[in-house]
Amino acid sequence: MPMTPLEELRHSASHVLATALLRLFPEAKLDIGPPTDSGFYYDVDLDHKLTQEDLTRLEAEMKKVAEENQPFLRKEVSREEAKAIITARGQERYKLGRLADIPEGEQISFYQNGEFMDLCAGTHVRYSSKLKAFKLLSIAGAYHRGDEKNKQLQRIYGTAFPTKEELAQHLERLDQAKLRDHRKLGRDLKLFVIDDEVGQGLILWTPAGSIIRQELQDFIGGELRKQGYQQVFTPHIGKLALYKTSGHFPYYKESQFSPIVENEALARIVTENCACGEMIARLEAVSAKFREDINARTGKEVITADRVRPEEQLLDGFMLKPMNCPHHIKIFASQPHSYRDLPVRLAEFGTVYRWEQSGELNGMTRVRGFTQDDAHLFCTEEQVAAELIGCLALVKIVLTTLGMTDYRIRVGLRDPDSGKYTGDPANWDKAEAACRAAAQTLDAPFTEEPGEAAFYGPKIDFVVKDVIGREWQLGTVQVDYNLPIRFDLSFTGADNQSHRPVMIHRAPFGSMERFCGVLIEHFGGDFPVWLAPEQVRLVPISDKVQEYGRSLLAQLQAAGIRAVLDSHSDKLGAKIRRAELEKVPYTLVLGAKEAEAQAVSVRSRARGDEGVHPFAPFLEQLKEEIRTRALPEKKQPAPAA
RNA sequence: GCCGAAGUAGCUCAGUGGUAGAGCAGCUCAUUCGUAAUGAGCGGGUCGCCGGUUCAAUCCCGGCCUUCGGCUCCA
Repeated sequence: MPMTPLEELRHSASHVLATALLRLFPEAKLDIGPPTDSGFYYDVDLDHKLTQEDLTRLEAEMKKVAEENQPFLRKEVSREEAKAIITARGQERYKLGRLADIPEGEQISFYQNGEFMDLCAGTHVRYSSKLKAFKLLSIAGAYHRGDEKNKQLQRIYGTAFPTKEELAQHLERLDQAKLRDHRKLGRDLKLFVIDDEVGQGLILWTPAGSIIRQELQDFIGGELRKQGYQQVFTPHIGKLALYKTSGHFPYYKESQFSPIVENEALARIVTENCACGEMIARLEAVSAKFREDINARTGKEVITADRVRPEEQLLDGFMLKPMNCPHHIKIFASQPHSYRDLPVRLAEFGTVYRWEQSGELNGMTRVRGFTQDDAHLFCTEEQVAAELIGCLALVKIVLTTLGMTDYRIRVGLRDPDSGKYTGDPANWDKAEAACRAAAQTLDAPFTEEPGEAAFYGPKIDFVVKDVIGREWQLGTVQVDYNLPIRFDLSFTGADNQSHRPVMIHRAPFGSMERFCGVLIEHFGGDFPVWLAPEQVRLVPISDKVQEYGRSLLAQLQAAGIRAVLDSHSDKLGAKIRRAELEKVPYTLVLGAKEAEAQAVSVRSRARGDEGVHPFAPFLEQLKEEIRTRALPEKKQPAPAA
C-alpha cells in the first residue's frame, strides 16, 4: 500500500532522526523506524541510556539535517549488494534480519540522504528541507520484533506535520486531552479512588461515581427486561474443579489470581514437606475419570495423561472467578430444558478478577477486578443468528444513547496458527460464519481480525479510543460451541432427543469500570443530566433566601432529583464558579425576587445564564430531560481563567 | 513482567546535607453579596517505605512500593 503524503513526511522524519542519531552516537545499532497514526518512531540498540537532554540534542541535530536540504535518493540493489552495504555500515545486528524478511523476488531498495543510508522500501519526501515541523516526544522500551524474549531496544517517539501551525495544534490537542483524562477527572470530580493498601488495579467507587454506575445499570437493566433476560446472582469464587471443567485452569492460570487452598489441605501439604512446584502440580492435576469424561465429551484429547494423578494426591481449592460463565452454566444445567424454553438468557452484573501485569494497569480502563454487565444465552443452533442480532442491537442502543458514535467493530476470528483455542474446527467455522453474518446486519463497517477470538469462540467487539488514542474493547458478543460440550449441557428437542445448546456470551458495556473510564473521557466530565452525580445546585444569593432554598431542595428531592443547596457564605460569583468547576448541569440562583415569585434564575452548564423561570415548569422540563436521557449540548467556551 | 521517568500538605508545585514552604482546597470569624474566585485568621506533611553513608539525610547511595510513558500481555 503506498504511503499517504503525511506518512511519507513522518517516515522521512524517522530517517532524519536516524541520521542525527548516528552523528551523535555512531555506535548505535538501528532496527526500524516506521510512521504511526500520530507520528513516527525509531528503534535503536544503544548502551547509552537516552535522556530527555539527548532528545533535545537529537532534535537540534535533526534541524541541521533538514537545513542541509539533503535529497532522498532511492537505490535498488541485489540481495548480495544489500548485505554488503549493511555490513560496510556496521548495521548487521538487526538490518540483516530485516533484509531476510524481504521475500525472494521482491525489489530490495535503500534510501540515502546525506551520509545516511537505510534499508527501506520507501517512499520519502524529495528533500530533507520538507521537514519543517517535527518534535521528539518520548523514549520508551520496546522489544525487538515485539517479542519479550528478544532484547529490549530504546524507542524514540516523535511527530511531524507539514506546517508548524499543525504541529502546534497537535501538541495543543495532547494538552487538552490530558485535561479529559479519566484519572484526573475521576480525582477532581471524586468519582473513584484506587488505594495502595487495598491493592493496585482495584477500583473503589465513591458515592458520586456509584451514582453514574447505578444509573447505567438501571438503564441496561430496563433494556434487558424488554428483551426477556432473567436476572441471576452468583458468588465471587468457585472451586478449582469448576475451572478445570471450563478449561480456564490451568491454561490461563498466569492471568488469574492464585488459587485459594483450604487451610487444612495447605497444612497437610506443608507437613509432607511438599515443594512449591509439587503443590502447583497437584492443583493442576485431575483424576483419571475426569480426564476420560472431558475427553469423551469434547471428542478430542483436551486433557493429557500427564495431568492425571492418584486421588490422594489431588488438591482442590477455590478461585476468584475470572469469568461468570461457569456459574451461569451451572444455573442452566440445574434444570432440564425443553426446546420450548429456549433461549434462556441469564444476566448478572458479575465481578471477575484477573491477574493483569503490573505495568499494564491503567486507571479504570485496565484493572484487576471488574464488573461485567454479563449475560449468557443458551439457545438452539437455529436461534443463534437472531440472538446475535438482538445482542448487537443492545450494544447499539447503549452506544447511541450515550452519543458514543466513534467506535469500530472488530470481528475476532481464530488464528489458524495458534493452539490456544479449544473445540472442534467445524463448530468454529459455523460460529465464525454466524458472527460475520450478524456483523453484516449492523449498517456499520467492520474488520475481520484473525487471532482476536476468545479461546472458546469468535466474537464481535466494539472498540473505542480513549483521549490519547489508545483503543479499548468495550461491548462484546461471543459465540461459543465449546463450553456446552465441556459441561455436557443439553435440552430436549421436538424429536424427544437430547440436543446440545449453543451459548452466546455478551456484555454491552464490557466492564463497568472500563466503560465508565471511557465515558468520563467521552463527556470530559460533563455528564448528561440523567448520569450527573449532582443534577442541580441551588445557590441562594444571601442567607435571607436560605429558607426558600431549603423548600426548593425538598421539592427537588421529592421529585427524585439529585440536588445540593450551597449554603456557604461566599459571594454569588464564587458559588457559580464552584458549581461550574464541579460540572453541575443546572445551577439555580435564588434571590429575593425569585423567592417572591416562586421562580428560579436558571444557569445551564452548557448555555450559561438563561434568566428567570417559574420553578414548576423548570422542574417538569428537567424531569423530561432525565427521562429521555438527553445528551448534553455542546458547551460554550469557558471564559479565560 | 521488561525499559525509562517520577513520588514533598487533599490538589498543583517550589526548596535545602542542619528535621520544610506557596497558591488553591479545608476550618473559624467577619461579610449577606445578582451569574466563573470577599477579607482576615487558623489548622494541616514520619518530604512513598526500609536500610546504608554521615555528628546530622527530605536531599547522597542501595533495595522495595506506587504512579506515569511505552513494550509484552489482555480467556
